[in-house]
Amino acid sequence: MKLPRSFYEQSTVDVAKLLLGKFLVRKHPDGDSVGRIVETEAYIGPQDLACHAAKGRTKRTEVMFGPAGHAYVYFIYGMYNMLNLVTEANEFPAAVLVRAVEPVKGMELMKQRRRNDEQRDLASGPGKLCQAFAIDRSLNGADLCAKELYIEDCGEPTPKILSMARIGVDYAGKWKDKRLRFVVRGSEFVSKR
DNA sequence: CAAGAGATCATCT
DNA sequence: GATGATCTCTTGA
Repeated sequence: MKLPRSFYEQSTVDVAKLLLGKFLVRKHPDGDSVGRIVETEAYIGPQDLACHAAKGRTKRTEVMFGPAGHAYVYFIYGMYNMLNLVTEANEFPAAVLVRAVEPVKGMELMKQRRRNDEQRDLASGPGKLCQAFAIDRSLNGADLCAKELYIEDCGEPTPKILSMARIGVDYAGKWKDKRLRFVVRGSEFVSKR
């Protein structure tokens, strides 16, 4: 069953945790891709110095200020896209970064796009994931309650969760050490293995 | 195996 | 003009 908008309207930390064990579905003319989410990070509002919205409302962060249940996709380091799911109330800028999935379906296509045959390296990181799933800025603002990109609940109970500090946010002062990164305990498919 | 650098460009100052 | 919610490859022990 496809997750409804109300799922994304919960607190960002709850959404980040509840996403673990859910399935990311990407419909594409070349074929569909599905992955089981094993790693997420929460970025919570204007106070969170690691959150892009802490720098204010701009053209880039606009989507985060909008209603929950939309994709926030941005381009970084000159070559990578990052996939986020907008959470919480309209006008409150928050999102969950989807950092890694366990490939479930469409592996051949992922291997092609990634130019890598290692199952574990197909989507074990936010940049790799977007490459494997052909996610780029054309999906920025996409409605997760529509057809091309959404999350599916297959009835799997939420797995055992490990929480730790977020990656790559050393500049975020007191926010850099907050344990807002969540991974499925024991998964082979998380980043920074 | 760990550490470091280079790639490469949209966004904001 | 600087920098970043990363990845890959090279280097050296």
